[in-house]
Amino acid sequence: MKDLTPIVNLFFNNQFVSEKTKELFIPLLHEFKARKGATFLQEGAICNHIYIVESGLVRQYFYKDNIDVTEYFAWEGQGFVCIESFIERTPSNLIVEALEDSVIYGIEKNELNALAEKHHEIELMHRGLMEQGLVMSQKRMYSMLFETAKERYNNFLKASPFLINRVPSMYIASYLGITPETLSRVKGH
Amino acid sequence: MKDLTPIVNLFFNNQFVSEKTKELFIPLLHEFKARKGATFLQEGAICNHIYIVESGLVRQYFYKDNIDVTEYFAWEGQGFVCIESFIERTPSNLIVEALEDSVIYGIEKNELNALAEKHHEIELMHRGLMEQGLVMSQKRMYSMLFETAKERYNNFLKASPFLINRVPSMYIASYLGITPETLSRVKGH
DNA sequence: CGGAAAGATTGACATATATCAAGAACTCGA
DNA sequence: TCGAGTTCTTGATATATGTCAATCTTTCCG
Repeated sequence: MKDLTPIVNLFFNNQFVSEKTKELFIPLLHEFKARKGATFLQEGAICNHIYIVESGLVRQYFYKDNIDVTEYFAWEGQGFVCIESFIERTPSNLIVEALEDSVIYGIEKNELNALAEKHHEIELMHRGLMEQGLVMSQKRMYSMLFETAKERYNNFLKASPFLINRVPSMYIASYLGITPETLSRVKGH
Repeated sequence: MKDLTPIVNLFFNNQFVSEKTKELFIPLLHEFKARKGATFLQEGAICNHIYIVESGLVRQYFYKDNIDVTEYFAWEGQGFVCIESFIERTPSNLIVEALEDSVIYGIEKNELNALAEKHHEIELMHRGLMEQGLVMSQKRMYSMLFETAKERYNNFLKASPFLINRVPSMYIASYLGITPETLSRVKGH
C-alpha cells in the first residue's frame, strides 16, 4: 500500500502530526484520477471535498457572462476546493478540469467533521486550511487592486515559472484578470 | 451586570448556542471603548483579538505608498480583526480608528484557543468566523474585478445605506478601490 | 463666531487596459 | 503529414478611471 504521509503532511501544512492523528486521518483520504481534458467537478454540483493534487495539474474556472474565467490552478502538492460551495453547501459555479492526467486525494466534509469532533488536532487542521485560504484571498484581492497587468504577470512568473509552459496563456490571462491580448503585449515588452 | 447574550450570538453568527457554552464564553469577552477620532489599534502591533462593535463605528485602513486605503468598516453588530496579523501572529499593517464613540467587545486569541481545545462548539465558532471571512473576501475580490466604479458604489449604497452619512466620502472611495474624484462623479450621474 | 483646514466637486487631460479585427503560429486528430 | 480549429500576436481605436489643478463647501477649533 502506498505511503500517504506526504499527502497527510500537505493537508497539515507540514506541521507536526502525531502518529495517532495520522493513523486516524489516512482512512479519510480518497484517491481520484482525472485524464487530461476531463471535467473533474461539474458546475452546479455541491463540493463536499477538500482536494490535494498528488500529480498533474487542474484548473478551476467559471463562466462570467459566458466567458471562461480562471479562478485557480493547482499542481503537485497544491490543494483546491470550491470554497463557497464547500462552506455553504450550495451548488458550485466553479468547474474543475484536468489540464494534465492527474491523481488527486480528497477528504469528505462530513467524514472530516465527524473525526474532527473527536480529535482536536484534526479540527485545528481544518481551521488552518480555511485560514490559509483567507490570507491568500486577501493577497490576491490587493494584487488585483494595486498591481498593473505587467506586475501581476511578473509576480506570477516568479511564483510559478513552471506553469508558463504547462498552461495556455489565455487561462493565465483570465487568472490574472486581464485579456489575452493584454497578456501578450505584457509578455512581449 | 449587562446581558452579553447579543454579543455572544454575534460571535456565533446567530446559530444556536448551548447555555453551557455561553456560560464558558462570556468570561472571554473584554470590553473596550474608543472615543471618536481615537486610534483603537496601532500599525505594527500584533492583533490578538477578534472584535465585535456593540455601538459606534470603526474603520480599518493602511498606508499604501503613503496614501490612506480603507480596508473595512465595522458598525453596530459587525465584527472585525486584522486578519493576517491575527492568523500569522505578525505585526499588522492595519490601523483601526473610531469614526464615532464606540463600545467594542473582543476575545483574546490565546484564551479562545485554550477554551476551544476543551469545547468543540467554541472551536467550531472560531472556524465559522474564518469561513465567513473567506467567503466575504472572495466576493469582494470579484466585485473589484468585474464591477465598474458605479456598480460598486450602487451595491455599497444598497448594502449599507446608513454609512453614507456617517463616513466621509473619501473613505468610501478608497474602500471601493477608486479615487474620491471618481466617486464624486459616479454619485452625481 | 470666524477663519483655517479638510473634504467634495468639477474640468482638462493622461493612461492603462478593453474591444474589435486580421493574420500568424501552433496543435492535434484523421 | 495535412488541414481545420485553436491560440497567440499585433494593430487601431474606444473607454473607464486616474491625475492634477482650481474652486466650492463643510467642519470644527480657538
